[in-house]
Amino acid sequence: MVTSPHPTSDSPVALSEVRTPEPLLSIAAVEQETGLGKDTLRAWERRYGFPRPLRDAAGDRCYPRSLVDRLVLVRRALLAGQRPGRLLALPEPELDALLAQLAAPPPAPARTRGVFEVAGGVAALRSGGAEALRHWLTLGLARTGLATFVVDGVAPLTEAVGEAWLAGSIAVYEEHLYSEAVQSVLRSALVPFQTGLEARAPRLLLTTVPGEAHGLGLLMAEAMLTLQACRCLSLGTQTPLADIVAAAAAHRIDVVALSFSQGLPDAQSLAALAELRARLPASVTLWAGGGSPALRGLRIAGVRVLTGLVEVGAAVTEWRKDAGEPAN
Amino acid sequence: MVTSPHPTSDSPVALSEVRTPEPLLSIAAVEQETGLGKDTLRAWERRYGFPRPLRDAAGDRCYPRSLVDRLVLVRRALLAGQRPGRLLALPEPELDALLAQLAAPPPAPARTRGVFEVAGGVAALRSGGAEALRHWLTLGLARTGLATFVVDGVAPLTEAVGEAWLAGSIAVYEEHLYSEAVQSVLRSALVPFQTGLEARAPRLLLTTVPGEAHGLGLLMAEAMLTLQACRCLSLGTQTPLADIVAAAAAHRIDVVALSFSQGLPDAQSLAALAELRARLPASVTLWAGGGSPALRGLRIAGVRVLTGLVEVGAAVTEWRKDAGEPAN
DNA sequence: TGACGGGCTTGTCCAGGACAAGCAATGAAA
DNA sequence: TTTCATTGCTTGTCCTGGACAAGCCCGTCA
Repeated sequence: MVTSPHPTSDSPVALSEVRTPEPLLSIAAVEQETGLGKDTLRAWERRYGFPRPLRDAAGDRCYPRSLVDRLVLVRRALLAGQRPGRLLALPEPELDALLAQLAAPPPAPARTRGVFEVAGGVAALRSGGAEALRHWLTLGLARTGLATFVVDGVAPLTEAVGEAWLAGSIAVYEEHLYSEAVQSVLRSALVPFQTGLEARAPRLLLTTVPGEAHGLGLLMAEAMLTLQACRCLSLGTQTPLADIVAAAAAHRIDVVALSFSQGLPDAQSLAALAELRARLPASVTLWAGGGSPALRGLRIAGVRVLTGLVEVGAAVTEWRKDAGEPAN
Repeated sequence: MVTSPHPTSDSPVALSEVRTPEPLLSIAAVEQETGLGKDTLRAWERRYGFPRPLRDAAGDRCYPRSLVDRLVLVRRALLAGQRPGRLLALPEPELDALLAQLAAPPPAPARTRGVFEVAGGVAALRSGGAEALRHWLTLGLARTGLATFVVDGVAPLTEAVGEAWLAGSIAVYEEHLYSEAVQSVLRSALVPFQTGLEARAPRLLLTTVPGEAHGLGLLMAEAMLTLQACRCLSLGTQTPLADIVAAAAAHRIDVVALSFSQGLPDAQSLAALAELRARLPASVTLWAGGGSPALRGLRIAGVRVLTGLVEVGAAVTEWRKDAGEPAN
């Protein structure tokens, strides 16, 4: 708490220097902002000499903002397939050059799905912001109906937005904006259906496991399921496994549906899925969907993998058929 | 990958033993499910001998499910004001007795705010689940209008739900359910206002800092602001600071509004607030609201603390007055 | 061409130590 | 007796340096 020597008040120091003494972040803050674990950050520093943060009086690491910004780019490069050894061993100037190149937005490939021009959605997001995007979404919904809107509009657009972020042509905040807009439109569209379901409609519980923060897939699934006259109980993202089990019991759930995005480490997805399967009674069906590579070709007894949103319809039909006979 | 000796297929082993070999969680999984950091878990084990997990072949900690469940209760006891030294030094039987007592739901205190009987909302959540709660909310909204609904209905109910969770009378999944129901109702209520705003309406950006996962406060604020004819850009929760700054610049934001819940450590809230203030141009106003104790009596130049949702109206009025004269 | 195996890469875990901020309990002053 | 300051303990988080297993790369062999 020792104050550093105070500049005399009459010295002509630039205001910006006085007011922003280059904010320094602790390693915990860097972990939160970059998504890179503390252990990983320390291991990189030990092995590659990058990142090399400052140290405070207590010897703790202090990351300048500029370094954190570069780390964000490094993380994106890794997610895009680069390997740490190649990237981080580079001398800093070359690394910076590579990252700068990465930050330059290459044009996104055009893509069309049915009547939807996905590029139009991305363009609306980038130029007009939230309102233009909401308008684009609302129009699409009105034009094609909910099911087609979700399958051919929202789903590919979500994928395109994710790719655009990876490619650097979209800022993180624009992805947040996108998520909010989709939630606004989809949730409103679902309200009319959320009442007056018949008593023997299948009861589904939708959520994601701890660590999986992406919830749009869940919302899309909820839309498809609601159209199939299912009773959906959505818990949002990151429900602890114990609570998924508790909720399934308390609400006499028939099917627990989980969403796994690409970001989640495969081992984590599989462990969670296996444990849930073990802890849920056999009478509860388990569905897993989403873009996670861990699901591709997965065969766990009692877990059904949904390879796409369109498969939801078939799955519900099958479940109804199966449940028709052995139901007590 | 060495397989353990396989039991002969004819041995009469109980099915439950074969199918559920007591799932074991890694320390990382425990961190995610309990919210207790890896370092904290190891320090407790070293100092108090609790929790004492198993070890796998590699010497890594393996937490049985039962232990994780107890850790969740411990965490709740800590949040309720208990001190680790007292709690964890106890021999296990006593600890379990104390935790069991904690898990017993004491009756929640009744509370009324205006025409709202908050207890009714909690009761709807506990007995009827999502549908009953949604019904309760929809009725309230229709009866009193959006502003009163938010201030006297949703806000105190959210607080009550949080307290009920702390007291153990509500499960985590019920809190998730509550959050979903409120989002559904509030987001739908906002849709009609999200278009056709005049050009000189103040532009606000709403979000939370990394680490702050609670978004209901944000949604309530958005409702109040929308009623004040403000143009709200909500980014959802946990936007990296760099992206808040970028979004503010890109959308010519007038006011950045942040929500801080009770859970967030004070130091983290203050650091984030200070850094944001330093990085945003002076022309952008910064508002901070929410239940965090860190905000009580806080005085940072250029940061306005909103002590409650009702203060939003006054803040907007003042901002309009201030902006009227020096605006260019 | 395609399958296999050795070796390197890399994220995550471990132990044990250190420290600073916060809380509690003591003692001094009003 | 009450109030305030000081001291000492508590406790979360950070440190270093080492270890290891899963996964990827690449060369070899069929």
